[in-house]
Amino acid sequence: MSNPAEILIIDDEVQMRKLLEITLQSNDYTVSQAATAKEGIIMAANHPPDMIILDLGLPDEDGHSVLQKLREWYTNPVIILSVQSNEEDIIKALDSGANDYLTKPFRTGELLARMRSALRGTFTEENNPVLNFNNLQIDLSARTVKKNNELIKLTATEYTLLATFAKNEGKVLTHHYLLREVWGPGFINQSQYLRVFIAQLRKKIEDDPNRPEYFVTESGVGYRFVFKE
Amino acid sequence: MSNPAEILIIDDEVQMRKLLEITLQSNDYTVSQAATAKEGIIMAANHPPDMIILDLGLPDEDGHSVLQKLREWYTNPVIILSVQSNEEDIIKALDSGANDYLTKPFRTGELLARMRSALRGTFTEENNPVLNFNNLQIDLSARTVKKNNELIKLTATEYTLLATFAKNEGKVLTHHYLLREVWGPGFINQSQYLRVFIAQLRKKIEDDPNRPEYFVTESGVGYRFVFKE
DNA sequence: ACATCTTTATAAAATCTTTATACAAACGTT
DNA sequence: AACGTTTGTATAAAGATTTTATAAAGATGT
Repeated sequence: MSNPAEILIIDDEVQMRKLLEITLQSNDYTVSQAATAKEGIIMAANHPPDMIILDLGLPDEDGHSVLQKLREWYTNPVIILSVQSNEEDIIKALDSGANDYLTKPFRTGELLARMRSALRGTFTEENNPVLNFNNLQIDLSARTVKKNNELIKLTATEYTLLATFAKNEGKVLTHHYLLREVWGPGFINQSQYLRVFIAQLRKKIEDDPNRPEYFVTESGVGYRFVFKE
Repeated sequence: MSNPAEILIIDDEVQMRKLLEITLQSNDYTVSQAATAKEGIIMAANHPPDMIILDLGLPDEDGHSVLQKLREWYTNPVIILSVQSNEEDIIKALDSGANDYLTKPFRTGELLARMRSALRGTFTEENNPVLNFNNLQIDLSARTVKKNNELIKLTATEYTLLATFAKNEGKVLTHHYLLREVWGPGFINQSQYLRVFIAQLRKKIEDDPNRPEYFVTESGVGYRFVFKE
């Protein structure tokens, strides 16, 4: 799985920006760049990235002040790069809300590892996957299902079955496959289970359970989960 | 305001443990100590601390292996201390789930700042001191709970359980997860504990304990903490 | 030693899964 | 088209599991 995280680099040195750009892009990050504090703050505000890498030594404004301004509203990780290695600067930056602090020159492998560590905690798409099907929302991390923003109460088995469908939207899932995924390999002949639970899901989720639109029967084969545009 | 965070130090050197103990205690942390990997893992499991400071060079077991074992269940921050400053070790530790990595000798001020930074993310501390759910207020730094502005007396376990719920509002928390977070990984099969303590929390917090609105049962799975707007 | 809290135990209630039955629709064969 | 066979739907009772309520026993801390 690729890493779609967007990183904003705020650094005045061209070579440093170029180095970071190449390093990050080759690790599947999407990179945007700013050369001044002013530009960086505007870019962050216009399109908040998943992480900011901030050079403390900018020409137009003190780095600590930039960090403080960002932290008034920006909640994703900020990693500081600085030529300063004195303790005072480090403490000040970390206490102003920086997630990490690396001194230049740094090792790119370490930077990448520290980035992964900082991103790990945040709620990027892969950490908090919500599946959306027009008026149906399935939050896999909260294990909840909403229809028209109303919570739908599903039993454990119903939820597992629905999640299996949602992860394979559009595909025909055979009886055998569904029984194996939801109940386990010893149940592949209990197609009656499937009928009962499909009926229950339809009752809870379909607008008109007698005219199913989400759970389509593929006669003799299995079922398919679809959603019209 | 004091800082009630509990820190577990795992380090074999007596002087280092002593130094950390004094430094942390004078910054209002509660400190517990282990001299070996084995002891440290047991202590963490019996009473999960808010943060673990782990020396990578333990006598009885490789530090990376200790980290990996901890990370199988331990979700709070782990900061690594090590004499090794080679990139390979740093990357390996960070990718195994460490939140930060400092090389010995380190500056205590920087360590403290990095600890604050790491604890900041796990909003158990002063930054998010009060969680509000309509008429329910949970003050994480004071460890107090108010309902309609009246203090509710909770035992240590009840409080930890409620705090775990409050930090994950809306999410279904499985029996295993709750037992691990509140009691420790050795208790994941004691679902009876959970039932008893859920009942106690309901008695103390719900308007009508027989018709729970905050603590919703997800039968066969776990519980969910909700509050309607 | 006392009060408080946690753990263990038990019966009753609630919920969920499985099984059973009746009927409808689809399919292939003649 | 008529027939029998397979596959699917609807419904609900039986069975199993999970959860609640309650309280006694055990542990802990002051």
